[in-house]
Amino acid sequence: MAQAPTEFTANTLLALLEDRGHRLTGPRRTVARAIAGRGAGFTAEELCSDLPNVGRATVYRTIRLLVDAEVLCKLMLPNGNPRYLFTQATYHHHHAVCVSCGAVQEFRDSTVERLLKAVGTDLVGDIVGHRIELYVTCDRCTRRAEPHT
Amino acid sequence: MAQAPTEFTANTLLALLEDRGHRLTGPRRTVARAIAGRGAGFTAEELCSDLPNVGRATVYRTIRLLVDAEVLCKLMLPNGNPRYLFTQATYHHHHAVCVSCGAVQEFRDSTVERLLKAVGTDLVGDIVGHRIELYVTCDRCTRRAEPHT
DNA sequence: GTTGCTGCAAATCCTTTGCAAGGTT
DNA sequence: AACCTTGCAAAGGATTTGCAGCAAC
Repeated sequence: MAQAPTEFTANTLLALLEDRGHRLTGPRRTVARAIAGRGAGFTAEELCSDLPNVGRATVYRTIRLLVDAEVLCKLMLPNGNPRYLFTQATYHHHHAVCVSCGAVQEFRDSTVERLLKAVGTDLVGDIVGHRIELYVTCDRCTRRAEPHT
Repeated sequence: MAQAPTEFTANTLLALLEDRGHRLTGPRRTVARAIAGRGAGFTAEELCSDLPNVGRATVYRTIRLLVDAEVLCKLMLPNGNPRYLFTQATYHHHHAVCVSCGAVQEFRDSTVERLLKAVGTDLVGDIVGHRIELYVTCDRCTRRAEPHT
C-alpha cells in the first residue's frame, strides 16, 4: 500500500499560484506540467535538465512559490540535498525515500506522534518540530541490484 | 535528564586521530580543543571563526577525520545546514536540537525502533536507514524569549 | 500601460581541492 | 629524510540575485 502519491495536476498547481496572486506565465505552466508528471519527487536540478527551455532561476523561483504555497514539501536526503514532492496530505506526515531511485512514499502513523510525546518527557525543553525520514530500498530497486553481502 | 553531553576531551580526540594513523599537529590540537569545548554542537563556520589562526581547509579536514572516526555525528538542521556534535553513544540514537541556540541532546528510545518496524510493514521496500531529529526550544531559550501567542 | 516575470550571467554560500611550503615522526 | 599537513586561493556545486527586456493583466 501507500504506493501512488496524490497527483496534483498542472492545472491545480497553476490555480494555486493564481490564487496567491501570481501570474500564469508560459514558463510557469511548463514547470507545473513537469512537476505534475513527477509523482515520485524531484530535485531542482532534475527539473532544470528536464526543461532546458526554462531558465534555472525560473525553475527555482517556481519551486519556491509552490513550497510557500504548501503544495510542495522540501525534504532532505541523507547527503543534505533537498528533494521536492507534492504535499500529499494536509495532515502531518513523514517520508520514506528510496535511496536508490529517489521515489518517495509518504506515511503517517499515530504511533509516531505518541512516541514523540513519550520521548519529549525525557528531553529538556519543548518539542517544536521534528523530522522523521526513512530511507528504503524500494522493491523495484531491490530486484534490480543485489546488494553486497 | 539527558542534559549534559558526554564531553570528549581534546586529548581523547587527538588520541583517536593518532590511533587512526594521523599525525598530531598543532592545528589539529587547536581544532580538537575547540571542538572539545563545544559540547552543544557546532557548525564548521563557527569553528572557523573561533579559530582564525587555522585555515578553513584544515578545520573542514579535521572535522571530516573525526566524523570518519565516528567521534562526531553530522546532523542536519531543518534548513539543510550540517551541524556536528560528539557521538555521545556508540549505540544507535537520535538528536534533539534546540532551534534557538543549537544545543543538542541525544536520545534513544527503543520505542523508536519498534515503531519503525511497524511502519515498515506498511511501506513498499526495505528500510535501510532513517533520520529522526527533533527540534526543540530548550528551557533556557524558552525563558529568554517568550514565543508569539 | 503597469507591474510582475524571465533569463542570462554574476554573485553567494558552503565545502572541497591543488599545490608549494613547512611540520612530524 | 620521507611523508603527511597546512594554508592560501581557486575550483565546485547548488541556489540566489541584479537587471534589462518582455509578457500578463
